[in-house]
Amino acid sequence: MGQQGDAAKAKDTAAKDTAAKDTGGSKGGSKGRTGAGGKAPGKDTGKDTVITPRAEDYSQWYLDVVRAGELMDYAPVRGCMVIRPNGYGIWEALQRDLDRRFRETGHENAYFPLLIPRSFLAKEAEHVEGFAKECAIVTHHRLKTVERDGKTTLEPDPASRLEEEYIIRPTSETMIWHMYGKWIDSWRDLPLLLNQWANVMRWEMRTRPFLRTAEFLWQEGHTAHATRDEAMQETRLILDIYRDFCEEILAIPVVQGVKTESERFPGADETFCIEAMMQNGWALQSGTSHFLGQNFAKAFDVTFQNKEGEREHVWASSWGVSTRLIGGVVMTHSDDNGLVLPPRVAPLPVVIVPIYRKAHEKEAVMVHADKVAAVLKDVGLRVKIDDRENMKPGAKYYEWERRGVPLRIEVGPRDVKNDGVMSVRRDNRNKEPMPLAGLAEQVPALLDCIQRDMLERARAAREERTGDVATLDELAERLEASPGWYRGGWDGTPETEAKVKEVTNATIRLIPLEGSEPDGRKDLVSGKDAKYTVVYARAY
RNA sequence: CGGGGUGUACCUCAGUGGUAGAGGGGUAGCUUUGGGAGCUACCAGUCGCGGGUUCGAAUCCCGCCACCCCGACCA
Repeated sequence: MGQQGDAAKAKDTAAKDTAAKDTGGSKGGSKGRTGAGGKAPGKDTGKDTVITPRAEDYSQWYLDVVRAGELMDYAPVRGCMVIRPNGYGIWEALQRDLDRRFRETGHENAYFPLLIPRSFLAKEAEHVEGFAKECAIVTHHRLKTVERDGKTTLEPDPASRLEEEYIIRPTSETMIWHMYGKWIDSWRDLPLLLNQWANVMRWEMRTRPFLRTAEFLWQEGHTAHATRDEAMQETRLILDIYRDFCEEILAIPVVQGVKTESERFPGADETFCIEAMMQNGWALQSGTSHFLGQNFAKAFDVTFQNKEGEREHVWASSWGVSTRLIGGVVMTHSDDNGLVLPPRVAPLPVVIVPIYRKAHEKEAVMVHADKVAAVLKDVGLRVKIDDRENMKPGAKYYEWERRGVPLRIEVGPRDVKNDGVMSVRRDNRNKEPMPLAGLAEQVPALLDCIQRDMLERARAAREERTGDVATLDELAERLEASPGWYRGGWDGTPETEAKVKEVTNATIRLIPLEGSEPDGRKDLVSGKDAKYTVVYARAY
């Protein structure tokens, strides 16, 4: 009941699980462990969630890891989650770094309203098509209490019905282009390079923590330019920023490419993307950068006067990454013991666990631990000493592992005597002693090493699951035997693209920026000469 | 929207018509502390909601609701 909360109780009736009964009989407790099978996970502290091994059930593993790592909890609102401090800390770290990159390339932050007049969304034909089905709508601005069956409830006050409803933004192009129309008049007003950090809402049919939630956090950049080339350059610049960011900060290797028309953002002329491979071989679209052409400028009639005194429609880009990246981090690096975070986005990169038996040991150990913490804080690291009295060290190890802390430092009587510490890496569990004297250099170096190793490990895992196929049958077989990314020929028609999807459930993830030459390949379906080499894979 | 499931304590669940349970958790105390500590006591539930059947319903019947998982659609 964690998540059904009050809404459920509001009214109605009830009874027994009719539906459950009808279909019943089927394997009662076959799974027999937490959450598997179909029991709705509720709120828990994360302290006692059993983590299903990846090999047993990958998507259950993912759900277990995000909860055991205390990244999120289910909210009492359909498809929505609470991002807990350990998860929000990742978002903040990621935000800090990306924001710096945006500023360094000339962008500024701004904020636009959550609510968008309904008519705005209708102005760009493809855009409406793309988003209309998943919008939440605000229809009233006031509630009133009413008596119903002897109970007092709240209902929208009919008198407060809005003349024009508002849409809760699924993305802000329309609002932003409305405003750009007011701000852009001359070539001197261009380029206009804005970004906003915001929440958006898309009423998705099926949600998954971080990967797809009804409400999510993201940044959306919206730029306006005088020429096509400039707008395209901007689109590509951002794509490079996204790639570098994912690889350097999240330790997620990505491939850059272009989406096919069927996967293109509604309203874009071209959608560029970065795709990452998760440990189960599926692809995760991790960021998109759209070349919008003049579509929104035309829909909102945004023109400028060029140096020759003529009026032209402006050229545009938009781009974004979301809290989905957190799901990508989890699925790329974590293991059967729980979360594994790259040091650069870990809310807590280092935890110190003191170990002692007697009172006099405790005193010496705590003094030592404080010394260690001071050294690390001095070099700019966030550190925590886990001085909880009621837990034994083993229990603390267990907990910090599940929370993904990259480096654990153990400090016990032996370490006091040796004037050193024991360090234990989360990513590979390597344990090594370190002298106190060298900590200021060794710990940051070790964290960098972990960061690099995680990226390389992820890259190696991706390469291992990447291959080439020549026919549809071969693709289907290979995907069945070993889910992954398969390069193959595509003749460029929507028909063969759709056929592949129908047969294999895999889609064209992208036409890679590098290596999309047909190279003599044939289309998997039609057998005609390929126009491109593309990457086929199952995707989230 | 199709298919499959689940709603009982903070969590995971057991409970086929007769006093509401277990394990974990939390609180307090004592003993512990180099990989999930032990003992004692305590805390904790309108059994998702509304009806019905019955002397009696968590349990049987009817009607709902919510959530989770798998698809289709999307970041």
